[in-house]
Amino acid sequence: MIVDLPSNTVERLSLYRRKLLYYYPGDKPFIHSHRLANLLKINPAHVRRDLMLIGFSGDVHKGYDIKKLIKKVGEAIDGPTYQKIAFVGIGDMGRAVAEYFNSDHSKLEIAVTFRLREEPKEQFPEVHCYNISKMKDIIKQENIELVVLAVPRSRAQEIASQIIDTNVKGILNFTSVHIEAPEGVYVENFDIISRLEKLAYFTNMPKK
Amino acid sequence: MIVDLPSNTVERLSLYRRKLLYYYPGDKPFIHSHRLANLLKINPAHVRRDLMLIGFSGDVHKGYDIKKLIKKVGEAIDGPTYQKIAFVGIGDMGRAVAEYFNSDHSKLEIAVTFRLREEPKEQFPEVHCYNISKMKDIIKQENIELVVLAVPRSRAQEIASQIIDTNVKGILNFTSVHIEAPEGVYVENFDIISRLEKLAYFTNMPKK
DNA sequence: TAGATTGTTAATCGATTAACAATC
DNA sequence: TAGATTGTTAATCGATTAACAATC
Repeated sequence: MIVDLPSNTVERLSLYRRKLLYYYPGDKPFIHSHRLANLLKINPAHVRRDLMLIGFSGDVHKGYDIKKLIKKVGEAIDGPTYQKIAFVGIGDMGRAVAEYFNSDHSKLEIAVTFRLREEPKEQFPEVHCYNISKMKDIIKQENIELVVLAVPRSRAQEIASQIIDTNVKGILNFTSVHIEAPEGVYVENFDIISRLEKLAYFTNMPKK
Repeated sequence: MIVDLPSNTVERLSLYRRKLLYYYPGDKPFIHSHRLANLLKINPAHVRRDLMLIGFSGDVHKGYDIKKLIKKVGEAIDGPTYQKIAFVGIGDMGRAVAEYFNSDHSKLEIAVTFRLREEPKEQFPEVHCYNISKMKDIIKQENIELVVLAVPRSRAQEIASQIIDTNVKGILNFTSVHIEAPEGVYVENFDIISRLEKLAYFTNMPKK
């Protein structure tokens, strides 16, 4: 791992790797900065700068060796050991947000949901599903370190406390409840309500 | 609506309003900038600056009038008419991400999911649920303008095209597929995979 | 070689925060 | 009044992008 990379660089490195994994299955073995930048709709200088920060060099003519780059990104941002992730209540995210929007506070309204499958009881392949009452025990048993939390706000506080009370190290928080976490637990917040309000704001802007 | 507010300011205004709606139900009618800043874990100057941008004034002694502030935020960021939102495939978000992580590309593994209800067939109160095959027609019929898209990447492209082919004005994109949108359709991307990788990176950093 | 790309520094841009006069 | 807060400008900070020498 390379310490002290800027937060946005880490995020982009993850994107570079994924693009390359998906878009180059045995294809050309090299890629230029402008091509990679183009795939991500960012500036080529950005790509070069990010790769410089992780000490990865390309060939002036051929560009960057894709396989080596994928490997190098892993060495830069992946941790030394496997980490398990739990998803808590993602299915309830829409419901949680609906609680807010379908009130008279907002000019937005969640009117419809669509679902890909008829039988939502079907589970993920290779992923177990448990009732939330077993969450705390299983997080501990299974040594889960990262949690994606998306539950209605009425239950968020209580469930977050239970999570904090395990050995979890990071929480991606989709609820709009503030999570008070002890030293050593990283919380990243994504507030879907404010994002939707922001999105709506820009759809309402007069065309430039 | 106030035109040309910075994107981050719009997002924060949305957060101010929600905090005040939830935390001040008939309580004190005024709030100081440092108190509001504290609720959101931001800098008081930020609050004052944002409110200055929407032309909202407080009282030097009492602070800001909460009811008036909530109203003013609405005038600044809410659009002139109601806009409907559709959620597409949120229930499948975990599955979509699992596809990626539970492979050998990553050192992360989605090991467990938890679910709040036994009977996930239960629908949102007041929100209809349809099969995705009816999506395009219903988006048009119901005049839905905003879509939250969270489907497995294998279907993302095809479904996104269908959405673009309606009168939708904004998409909050949880898939990691790039959506090519025509002029006038705002796409905001949230890549959960790169966020999780970033989160993991920081959990693996040596303690400062 | 000529032309194109990398690696890296410096400039630019935008967002956050510090500072403080004005106010009551 | 004295002390605290607002409103606003200027300084700071960090991230993005432009520029270009070095390279092959």
